Amino acid sequence: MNLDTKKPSETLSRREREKLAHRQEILIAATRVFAQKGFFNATLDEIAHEAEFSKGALYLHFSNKEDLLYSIIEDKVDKYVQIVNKILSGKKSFKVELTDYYKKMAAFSFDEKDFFNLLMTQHTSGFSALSKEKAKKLCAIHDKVNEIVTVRAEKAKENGELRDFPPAAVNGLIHGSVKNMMMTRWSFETVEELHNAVDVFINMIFTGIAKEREGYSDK
Amino acid sequence: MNLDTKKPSETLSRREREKLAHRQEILIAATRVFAQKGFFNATLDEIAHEAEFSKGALYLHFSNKEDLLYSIIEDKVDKYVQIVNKILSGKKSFKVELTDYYKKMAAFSFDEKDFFNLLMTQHTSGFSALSKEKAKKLCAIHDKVNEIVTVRAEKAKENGELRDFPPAAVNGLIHGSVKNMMMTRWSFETVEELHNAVDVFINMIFTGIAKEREGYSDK
Amino acid sequence: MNLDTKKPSETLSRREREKLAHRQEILIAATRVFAQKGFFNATLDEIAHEAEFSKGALYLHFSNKEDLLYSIIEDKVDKYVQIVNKILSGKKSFKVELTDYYKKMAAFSFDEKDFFNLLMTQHTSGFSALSKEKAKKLCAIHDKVNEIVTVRAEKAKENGELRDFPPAAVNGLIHGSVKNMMMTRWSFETVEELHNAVDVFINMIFTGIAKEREGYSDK
Amino acid sequence: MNLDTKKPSETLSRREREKLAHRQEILIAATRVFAQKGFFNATLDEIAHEAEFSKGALYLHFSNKEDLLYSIIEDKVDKYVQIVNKILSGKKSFKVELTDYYKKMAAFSFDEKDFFNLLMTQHTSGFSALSKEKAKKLCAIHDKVNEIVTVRAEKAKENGELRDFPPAAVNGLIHGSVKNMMMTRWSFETVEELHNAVDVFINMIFTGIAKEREGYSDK
DNA sequence: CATGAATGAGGTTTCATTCAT
DNA sequence: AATGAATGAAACCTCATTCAT
Repeated sequence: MNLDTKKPSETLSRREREKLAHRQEILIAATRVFAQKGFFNATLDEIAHEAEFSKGALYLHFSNKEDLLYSIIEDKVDKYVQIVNKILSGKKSFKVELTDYYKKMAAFSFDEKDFFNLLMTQHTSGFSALSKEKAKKLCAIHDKVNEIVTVRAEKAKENGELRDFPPAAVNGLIHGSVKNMMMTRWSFETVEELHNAVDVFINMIFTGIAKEREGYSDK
Repeated sequence: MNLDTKKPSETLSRREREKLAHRQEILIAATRVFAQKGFFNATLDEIAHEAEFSKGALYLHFSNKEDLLYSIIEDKVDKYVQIVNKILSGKKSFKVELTDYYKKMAAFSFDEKDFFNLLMTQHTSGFSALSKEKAKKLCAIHDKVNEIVTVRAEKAKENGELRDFPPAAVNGLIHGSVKNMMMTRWSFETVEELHNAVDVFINMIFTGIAKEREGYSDK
Repeated sequence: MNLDTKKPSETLSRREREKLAHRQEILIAATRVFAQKGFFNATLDEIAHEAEFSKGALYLHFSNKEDLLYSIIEDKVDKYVQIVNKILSGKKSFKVELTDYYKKMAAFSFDEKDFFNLLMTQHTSGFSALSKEKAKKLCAIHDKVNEIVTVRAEKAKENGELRDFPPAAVNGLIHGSVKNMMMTRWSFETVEELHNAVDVFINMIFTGIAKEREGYSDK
Repeated sequence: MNLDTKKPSETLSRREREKLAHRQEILIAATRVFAQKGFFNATLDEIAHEAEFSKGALYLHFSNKEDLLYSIIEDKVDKYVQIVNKILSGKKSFKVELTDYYKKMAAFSFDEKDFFNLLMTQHTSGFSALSKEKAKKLCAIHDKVNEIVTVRAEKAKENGELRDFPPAAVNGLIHGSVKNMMMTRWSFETVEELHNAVDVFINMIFTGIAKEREGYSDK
């Protein structure tokens, strides 16, 4: 019987484990500084100080300032695509899944403010801090979320849950409002308040804001 | 009888008229460069070259790089607040006025791509390129639009045009989708296509995306 | 009989007279600005504004910034050399003439503060604002005053008015104290107070500061 | 028993010692360049080149050009105030101490020509290169010397060593001549010649330049 | 692995001087 | 003669990146 049952990820030496930990500390510090000052106003001096490492140490983990920003975003965005994918799996009704999606994003926007501020500003500016190649990669990940939502909406339409609206419009409605929610948190102070608001919001977009459902035509 | 009936604004000397024209040329060039490269990646060398003036000439009109950005945005945003104000005057139904609003913004996003890319990226990053004082001023102008929309929506609710939803949510819906529309143009190539899509979109948010208006309760 | 009895200096046309007047206005303005800010911190914009002319106009009278400074100093220093020369003519006793010299300088330091501040600062820094050639010229004028004083002191020694001290020392005593007086005005508020102090001062350097004239030896 | 008896000042690491040494090298280079060209004509390029460092290295030790000038002067002037204070301690006669003072300043003006040229030119122009706050600080140090001399002279008067002359006048005599001596070195080539001249000079101001001590009145 | 002094390219800003009007 | 917009050289300063220790 093999006593060495450790998986590769468990066979990290102390050295390697420490190195990974340091990398994480730097990423967290950099996220905070980037979020507060913006990529261009942030200096490596400040990030190093915040991370309690020397400036030189940053270069042991990241090849340059750009790579630091890229690493911050890539690491997390990947995870979140998976989360979204799981939530919008099609096992429940579209309305329920969409509600879950909004709520997850709401929680996220409270839990990781720094990261989200950073992600939003960088995405809006087209990742102008990054080389074209890296910017494209990140945009691709971002687009993935749009695709997941769109595909799920198509399916809901086929299931008879949704009326027949152009996908760009539906996606624009959802995407725009999620982004808006995450950035402003609709002026709420706590995630619970925001959660409650989500239920109302979902109701709103599903049933419409108009008093009378005039002009409704089920083509 | 005084023959000199010219108003002051008409008595600009050729010198003054030229100076104003040159100021405009610089603003246009700067808008283009800022939009393409972002504020921090743009250099005054490039702006000067684009404007076909020397670098020093920029300082005859603007006190520094920051002032250049601020001037670009302030000039136009002011005008647009007035336009929005006029459109959402309350003389027509909310639905009609909101449609006009979306269409005007759609047209705007096509006519002045450079400016809007710039405005959006800068606003998302909280105008981090500007001093706190100036950033606040611009945010205040921006908030004005939100206020106008919110107030108009309240009125519509009182008129019985809208159901009773929280203002933050309604505003989030409208604001988020307008912003999304202006930035992505919903993947349309021409303003006409976008115009047509707006009608569908308005219908969507007024009557809801759900097939059945289940869960509808007229509190 | 020749009716045109005007001397050359009187035959200036209105044009020429005006030009000279303008030149003087510029010189006065420049003196004030240079004195307040120093040569390097002063800008031609500021001088032009102070003189109520355009920047370009400065170049109608002076070939460049340096020439402006040079003209200011040369014009006046020349006159003052002549005044010193006249005062220390040797017609009266050395003590009386030296007293007159100090008093004239005292009056000067009150009447033309701007100019003297400028002259002193520029001279101390070796006219570092000027080209070597011009700096030499001005230093030569300046040295002229030292020479006049030294020569006059020699004569006084021969006349039996002064004891036998090295000329460099005597000149150092006089020159140093005159300069000090002109720059600090010995903390007096009015020229009259300073005049009175001069009498005491002259008495001091002629009879010595020591209580007992010990160590006196009339070599 | 603690073997580590080193005082903190002795425990500088090699890094720290080198940093201080480099700071000194830069100060020396800057002093030379400033003295030769004047503050405004000197460029950081030139100072960096003279110091054999890069331009950026200057900013590791000094926050800007102004700080460089300020540091040069502050460092030394402080020391010299202490030296003057010690020399004019009142333990010997005023005449002997004043002679020592002049000789020390004479030696100083030969040993540190660069620094003194710099100090004199900058002081005369009211440290116009510095911010008001820093200029005031330096002037305060400078005034301290005047105060020390004046106080010592008062004491000498009370001791019966000096006759009764206004302090401003006595100080003007001493201060003016010391400054003049330090700047011109009375045209001497070596410090020894200047030393000898000081004895004569002291004799001159103590016993007066007049052949006859007429007008002497021991009030 | 960790440090932080040193580098130097590149940016913003200033201002004496010119010149078309 | 007078203007002031335009120029462009040159200055100061920043900071990502390197490298000897």
